[in-house]
Amino acid sequence: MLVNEARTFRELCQENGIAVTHQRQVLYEVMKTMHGHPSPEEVYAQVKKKVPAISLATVYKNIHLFVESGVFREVSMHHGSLRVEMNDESHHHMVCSKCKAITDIGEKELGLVSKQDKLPGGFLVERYAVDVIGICAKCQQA
Amino acid sequence: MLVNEARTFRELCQENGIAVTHQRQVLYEVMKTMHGHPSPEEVYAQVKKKVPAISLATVYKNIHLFVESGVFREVSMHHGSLRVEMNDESHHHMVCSKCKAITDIGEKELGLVSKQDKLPGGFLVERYAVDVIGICAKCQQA
DNA sequence: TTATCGGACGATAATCTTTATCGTTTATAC
DNA sequence: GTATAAACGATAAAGATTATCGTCCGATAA
Ligand SMILES: [Mn+2]
Ligand SMILES: [Mn+2]
Ligand SMILES: [Zn+2]
Ligand SMILES: [Zn+2]
Repeated sequence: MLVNEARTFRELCQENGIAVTHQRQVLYEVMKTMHGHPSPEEVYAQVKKKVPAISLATVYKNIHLFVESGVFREVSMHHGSLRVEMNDESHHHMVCSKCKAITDIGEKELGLVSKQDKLPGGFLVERYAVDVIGICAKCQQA
Repeated sequence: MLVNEARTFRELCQENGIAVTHQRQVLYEVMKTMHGHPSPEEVYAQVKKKVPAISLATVYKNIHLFVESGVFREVSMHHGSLRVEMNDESHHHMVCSKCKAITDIGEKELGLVSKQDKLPGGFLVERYAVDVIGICAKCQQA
C-alpha cells in the first residue's frame, strides 16, 4: 500500500513537526528495506540510487532526526571517541540517552543473572557488557 | 613501593614482548591514577605534565598496546562510526573482540532476567542493551 | 492559486579523531 | 660498546561528522 505508507510517513513527520520532503521520504523508505547495522555512508550509497543528487550531509541530518524521533535507533550509545575503562571492579554502565553521561554500576547492584557461555554460531563468550539506557537524574529535572 | 612497581611494569612489558621506555612507563603510571572513562586526549593532557615532549601519537599507540595486552580495557567495543539498528525485534548483540563483528541475538535466546527499573542515583531505565563480548566462530579458527 | 517565509537542501569548508609516514633516538641483545 | 629493531616525535593524511551558507522548496494562509 504505497498510499498508506505515504500517509504514515506524512503523519510521522507531522507528529515531529518536520516537513515532508522528497529526500526525507526516500531516505526513510530505503532505510526500511535495509538490514543489519548500516553506517551513514552505506545508507547514502543506497539512497543515491534513487536520488542521485542527494548530499551526504542531508543523510546525516535526517538520520539524526529519525533517531531523535525514535523512528530508528543507533546501535550503540557511545560510538564517539575511544574511552579507557579505569574501574577494575566487575561492573556495567548506565548511559543517559539525553546527555550521554556514563556512570558505573556494580555487577551485583544491577543484579542480572544467567551467563551462558554457549551461544548460537559457536560464539565463545568472554564477558557480558550491559548498558542500561535511560535518563539520568539531571536530565529528568530539565 | 616504587621499585616493586617498576619491576611489575618491566615484567608486564617482557610478557608482551615490548620495550620498557620512559614514555611507556610514565603513561602507564599516570593512567593507573586516573578514574572514570578518560579519552586519549585527556590521558595525553595528564601525561604531558610529566613528559612535556610526549606526542599524542605515542599516547594512542601505547593505549592500543595496553588494550591488546589486557592491561586496560576500552569502555565500548563499538566506538567507531554511527550505526543504525534495523532489527525491530527485542534483541542484544554479540561482539567479536578480534574482528569487531556485530551479530544480533534474540532477547529470549540470550535468556537474561530481572530488569529493575529503579537504579541508584534516580536513573530512569528505558531499556537494557547487552553486548556479549567474545570470539566469533571465524576468529576462533584463525 | 499564489505569495510568503522558514525550513531543508547541496556543496563544501571546517572540525575532530585516529592513523600513517618518516627521520631520529633509544632499548635490548650480543 | 656495537648492531639492530623497536619506539619516539613531528606532522601529514585519512576518516567521520558537523558547520556554513546561498539556493530551493514545502507549509500556510490570503
Ligand atoms: Mn566503567
Ligand atoms: Mn542489532
Ligand atoms: Zn543525562
Ligand atoms: Zn571475529
